[in-house]
Amino acid sequence: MCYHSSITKSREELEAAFDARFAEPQDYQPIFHGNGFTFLRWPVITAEHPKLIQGYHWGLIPFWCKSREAADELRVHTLNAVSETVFEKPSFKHCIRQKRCLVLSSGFFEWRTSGKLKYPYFVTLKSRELFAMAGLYDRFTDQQTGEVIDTFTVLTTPANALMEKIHNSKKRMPAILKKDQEQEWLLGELNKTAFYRLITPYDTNDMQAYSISKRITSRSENSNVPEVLAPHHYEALND
DNA sequence: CCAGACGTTGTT
DNA sequence: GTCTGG
DNA sequence: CCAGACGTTGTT
DNA sequence: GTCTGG
Repeated sequence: MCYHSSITKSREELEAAFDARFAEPQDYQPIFHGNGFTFLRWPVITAEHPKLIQGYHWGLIPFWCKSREAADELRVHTLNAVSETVFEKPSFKHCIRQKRCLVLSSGFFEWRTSGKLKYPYFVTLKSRELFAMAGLYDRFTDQQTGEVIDTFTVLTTPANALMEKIHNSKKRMPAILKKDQEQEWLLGELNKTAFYRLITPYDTNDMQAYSISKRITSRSENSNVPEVLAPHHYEALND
């Protein structure tokens, strides 16, 4: 799963890493911690505009939603999409052919359960480079108000060995694309076989994770600050 | 996902 | 829009 | 036929 | 314990 993510590189670094330009450069600010349940705007690259980095709302709302109320109920549950079942799910199946996207990130957050307590971890590539998670996107129009909402979801795969160590998320992890597979995900003609050749658990040896403080879920202090990413040791954890 | 509320009456 | 359950 | 759902995670 | 809100 992946409900909390981070993207801390500069606008220039993102544009260089993905060979694309921000549609609205003035809107981009690094996000140290973003909570998907706030449906915040996040940098993505869509199949429709592969040379643009755009801000889409996390939590996919299918085009067929009949009302804003129905959309608000559904989007809570579509922050992630189980890759093994997306070809069958009404919320996602129509996106697979033409509405795949790259969800840009420099790291994401998971919780490890130990005893009765949960401890947050920050997960990155060992290289600390930017990466792209495989996503799907859609556009919803509220027929009452005319409001248009562009949204996306992050595909998940079974956990690799590193993610299994973080108890709370041992079963699932976001689908991270290898750098040389990003363009095929975005623009390829993908049948089921080709789709699942790209959507696999990322190589454990190229990832790292460390525990961080609980600032990330503080309600009294802003969690979107650099300090949220600082390593934090817990006596209760043996690492 | 986690944090925080979870209740009533009456009203600066 | 499309599928399932009654 | 129509009505209603449409989704994810975890269970140390 | 369980639900709501972010």
